[in-house]
Amino acid sequence: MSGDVDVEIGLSDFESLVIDFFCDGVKILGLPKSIGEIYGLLFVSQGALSLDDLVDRLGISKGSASQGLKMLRELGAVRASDAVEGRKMYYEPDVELKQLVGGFIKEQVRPHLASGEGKLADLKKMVEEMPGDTRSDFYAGRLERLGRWSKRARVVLPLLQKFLGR
Amino acid sequence: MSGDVDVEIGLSDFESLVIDFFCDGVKILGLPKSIGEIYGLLFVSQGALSLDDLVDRLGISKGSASQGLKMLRELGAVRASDAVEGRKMYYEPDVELKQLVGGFIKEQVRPHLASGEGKLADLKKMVEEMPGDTRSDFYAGRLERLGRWSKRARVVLPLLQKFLGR
DNA sequence: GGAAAAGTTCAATTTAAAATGAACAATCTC
DNA sequence: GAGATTGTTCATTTTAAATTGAACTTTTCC
Repeated sequence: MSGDVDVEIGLSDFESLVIDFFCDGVKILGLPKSIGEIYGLLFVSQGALSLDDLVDRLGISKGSASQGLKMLRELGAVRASDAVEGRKMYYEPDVELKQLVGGFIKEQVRPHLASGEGKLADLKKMVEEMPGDTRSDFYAGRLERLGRWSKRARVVLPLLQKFLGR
Repeated sequence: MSGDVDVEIGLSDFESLVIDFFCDGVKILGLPKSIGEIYGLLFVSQGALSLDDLVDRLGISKGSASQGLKMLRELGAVRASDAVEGRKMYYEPDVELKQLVGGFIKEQVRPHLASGEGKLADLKKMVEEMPGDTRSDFYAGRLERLGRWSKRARVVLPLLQKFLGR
């Protein structure tokens, strides 16, 4: 189709700075820079963008854009807009902090927390199965402490979400 | 001096697993693995360890151990024990979650937050100086939102610390 | 049906971050 | 104060992670 709206190419100073802002942000969270670029451009754009828009304006590869969008959708930070031309999809950011934090916690934090709790259980078994080891009391104390940390995290995360939502 | 206490070499299965646990933990926080190894070994050791102990038992370089200890001290996660032999220092972990979280927030989170606020201020100036740009209203709205996020973070962090401390 | 367009996947490459280790500075010991 | 011991620094190397781009699948449109 040739009814294309004029697509700006390159980024204005303002857009670049906003994108920069988000690149810094995602770096703290341990996410790749491209995630920050994509979300940043969507955030600063009035209207949904297609994958090709992201590729053209950010100067990144189609692969990066596709993978980045995938992760952002999984995080719930980006959703497909209802504007669809044929097969072409358009994407827009979710700009509610509550959703963003919730998605991050659900996708990035909870899985690690869960695997940590699994390891903790293994460790507790190991200590129980230690013969009359002089260190086992010390070890048990340490593991108890780790258990408390983990519990604390499980309590704090929902509170955090609640606090950030409104 | 040859009054050395016998130093175990290598790591027991139990110790390795605890260290693993912490390596995972620091990875979420975006800190290098060696930080997790060092803190993990200190955490699982009954009694302070010297830099050379860390090098020998973890099999890491002196440089890594030195840098890692430095960062851990800055984070307030490790402190010098009062047991000092001559020039040799011994280190022990701070095992209070409150301290650990507080140190991380102070050293890793707040600086980023501060620089983010600086960038936000720049962006606001840019929008104000935009001529009769049609997008300036949209931009102003977006920046307002970012400002609210930043404010929310400034409120939540102290609460988080309070909640984790007891 | 077939050419064009859109999107995904993944092996290969690039890039950024962390670890190394050798040189150095500081401190202790005799 | 000479030699040994402890710890730091930083240029180089290594390692892990992110990005690329080409091959491929799916869908659309005539």
